Amino acid sequence: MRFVSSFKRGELVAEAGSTILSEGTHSPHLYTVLSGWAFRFKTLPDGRRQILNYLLPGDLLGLQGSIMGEMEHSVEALTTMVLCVFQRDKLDSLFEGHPGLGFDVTWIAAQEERMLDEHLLSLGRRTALERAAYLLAFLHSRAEGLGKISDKLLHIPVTQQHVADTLGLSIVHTNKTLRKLAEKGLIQWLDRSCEIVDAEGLRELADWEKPRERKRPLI
Amino acid sequence: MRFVSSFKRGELVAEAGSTILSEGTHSPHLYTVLSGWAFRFKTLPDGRRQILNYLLPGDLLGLQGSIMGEMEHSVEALTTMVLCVFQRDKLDSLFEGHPGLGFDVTWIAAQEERMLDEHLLSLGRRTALERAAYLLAFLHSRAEGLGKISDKLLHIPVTQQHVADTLGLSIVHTNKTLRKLAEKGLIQWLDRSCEIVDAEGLRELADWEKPRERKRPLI
DNA sequence: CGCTGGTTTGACTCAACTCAATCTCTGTGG
DNA sequence: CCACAGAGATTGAGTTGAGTCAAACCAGCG
Repeated sequence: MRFVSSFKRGELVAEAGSTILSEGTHSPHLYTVLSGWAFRFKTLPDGRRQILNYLLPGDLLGLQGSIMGEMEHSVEALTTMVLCVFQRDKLDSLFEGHPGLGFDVTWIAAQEERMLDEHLLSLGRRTALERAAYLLAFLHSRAEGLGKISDKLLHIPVTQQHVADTLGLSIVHTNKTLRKLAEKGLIQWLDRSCEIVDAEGLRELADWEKPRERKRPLI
Repeated sequence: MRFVSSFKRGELVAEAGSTILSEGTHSPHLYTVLSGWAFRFKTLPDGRRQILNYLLPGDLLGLQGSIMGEMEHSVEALTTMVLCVFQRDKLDSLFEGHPGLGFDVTWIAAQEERMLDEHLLSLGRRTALERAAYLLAFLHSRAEGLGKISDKLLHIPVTQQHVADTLGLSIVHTNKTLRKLAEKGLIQWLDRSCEIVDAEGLRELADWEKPRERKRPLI
């Protein structure tokens, strides 16, 4: 991890299930995920929830709040997490003093945009089964990119409610859809987590290609 | 518009309907929209298309390609457009030499991310009628932010096929949905364009709040 | 031992899709 | 000047994917 002397730094540990940032809030911080899983989401006034994306080690958290003042989404931890804390008001001085890091922040933002584009394609144009396959393949691919997998199977720490809120489906239908994936031998559902059995099979079903590995900047 | 001496510059005029960037392509350019409307989209191998977002004056186009090498989506013009052309390989030197501009690029990227978040919420959790209302209110709000509206009504230059591909619906159902909005007196459908009659009513129906106006950097 | 949160299942309903025609422009060639 | 072709918009009929409701199941835990 690079050292940025002009930043005040600290670490934050968040429990699974805890809310790290809330929509409508002005957080003075910007975070980098050091370990653990989380997700970003928005809710409609009547309570309908949509998960926007997942956060894994290396991801930035709270950039929007830093740039636009107010958070437009919330973030909740799926597992225990360790975060690296930055002062958000120092962001422009980072661009001044460390243009390379400024570029890296933009790189990460562009990366996030690419993921959101794929999620949109999925929500808009894939069937429920394809969507589920895509989501799990996507999460598998992200974890793989972090070297978290090695030879053993990946366990994704989500409930079916999380999957439903990501795919834009009801829990009941999500359950039936995941069951189909399990029957095809692609996944196995465990107690509040999903084991990826055949990532390649999921990708094929969703007609999705794993993105090429890119050098990820470490901030 | 700010002048950036270290960049080679030029202007590009694109016809309505022309493809400006293609998925899978390596474009040597990065653009800024000076005038006109366009949209970004992705397609599944079997042809299903999803529109990701719309581009209006002030938006960046091709940042992903600049940062990640290959375009992951395509861009097509809805009207005649004028674009300002930059050399993409100069991007990191921009961060070096003009940190303020580097920050602005990140600002624009964060803004785009915010819009995609809202689209995701819409696709995942809103009904067809709410989705259509949201989309039109959103486009109205964007045009309004550019001062394009004044006292007269806004005409959005899209076909029902575009709306369908944005909302993730079939054309037939999109047609029936737009008809309902017209019957409520919120819009009027014209020849390949939509006139916004009651933007506030659309926002209410979608339960969506217009984002606060933010100072937009001009690159 | 009885909660509670998460998962499963079945029955019924409804929103959205497909198929198939029709209609209306607009531009074009004879 | 008219006929025809093609793109976009409409409409109706029948089908189906996904939602709702409701009940049951299951494991961990105070």
